[in-house]
Amino acid sequence: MNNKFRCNCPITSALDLVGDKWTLVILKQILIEGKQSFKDFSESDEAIATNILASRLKMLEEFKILTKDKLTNNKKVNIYHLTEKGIALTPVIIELAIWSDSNMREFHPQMIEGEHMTLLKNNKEAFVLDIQNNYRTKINPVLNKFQEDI
Amino acid sequence: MNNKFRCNCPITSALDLVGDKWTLVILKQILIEGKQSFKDFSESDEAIATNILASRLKMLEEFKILTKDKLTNNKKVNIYHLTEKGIALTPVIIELAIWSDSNMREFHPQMIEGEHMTLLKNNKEAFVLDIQNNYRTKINPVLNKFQEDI
DNA sequence: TTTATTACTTTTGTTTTGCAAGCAAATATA
DNA sequence: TATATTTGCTTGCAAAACAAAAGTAATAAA
Repeated sequence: MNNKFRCNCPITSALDLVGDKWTLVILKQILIEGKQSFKDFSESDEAIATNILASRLKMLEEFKILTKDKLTNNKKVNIYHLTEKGIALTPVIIELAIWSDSNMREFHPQMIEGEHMTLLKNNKEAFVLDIQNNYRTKINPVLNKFQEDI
Repeated sequence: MNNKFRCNCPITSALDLVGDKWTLVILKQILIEGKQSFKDFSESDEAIATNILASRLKMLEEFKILTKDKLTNNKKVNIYHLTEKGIALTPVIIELAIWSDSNMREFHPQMIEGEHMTLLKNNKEAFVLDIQNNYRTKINPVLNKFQEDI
């Protein structure tokens, strides 16, 4: 955690934390795909290796971007939740999606066509707030709901 | 350039290109700090190694995010310019700046205080357009202006 | 015409990543 | 209750990426 920062530029400093192939992918999985547990992440399309996953989750916890919680009636599964710091990265993730959709199809034709993309591009701000509120209202009940289900 | 993409998710695919410590730093230097030549980049605060710089510039050229130009009366200096694909990454870069400014000061107190930050946060869209138009109007004259200067 | 600058490439470590396997604790199943 | 499976990791090792330094070739400046 020490000496993590190259210089005093905010942009560069953000990249000192999330500037790698995996960190924002994990956050996307939590925020958009509803993944929560170590197993969820390790079974993703992107197929992250478990050692890298473990090290990223640890780093994200240290920087308070997410928390590791346990359910009261399950001592096995760890549930990873975004903090507000983590939720605040939503605009970055959405802008990456928009950029890809408009600029990379040329090099990656199989990339999925988001039906919501046009809508998204015309209502960025609203879309971001929607995802964020959705996530927030989802994670509080989750602890209770999960407990009922099991 | 082949097999660069892990899966068909636009977010993950964007990170396959720009998901590393250096790529977005270089684009920031071009877009915001007015850097243009190999030397400009290599002399930055971030102190990128020249071999990595060369490989990133090559990759960015291959994916048409920037172009490498020469001035008519200088065969030595290469000028790197963003294409529209590159300029379209401005929102990503700005969102990273905003996120850092609001969420990382706790871990990196020396990070510079942008005077424009409050303004920026209240006028994201306008700020982004401003940076982009500024850059566009700047690079066309640059080829002529540079030539006059030398 | 000598010296300096620019844009790299090459070389030599070091660090990070990726893959496979292993392992312990908790839980589910027979 | 005994055994199998699941979950969340860790470990070991090879491969790739990165970093620091030095070297090179072309051009430009003095």
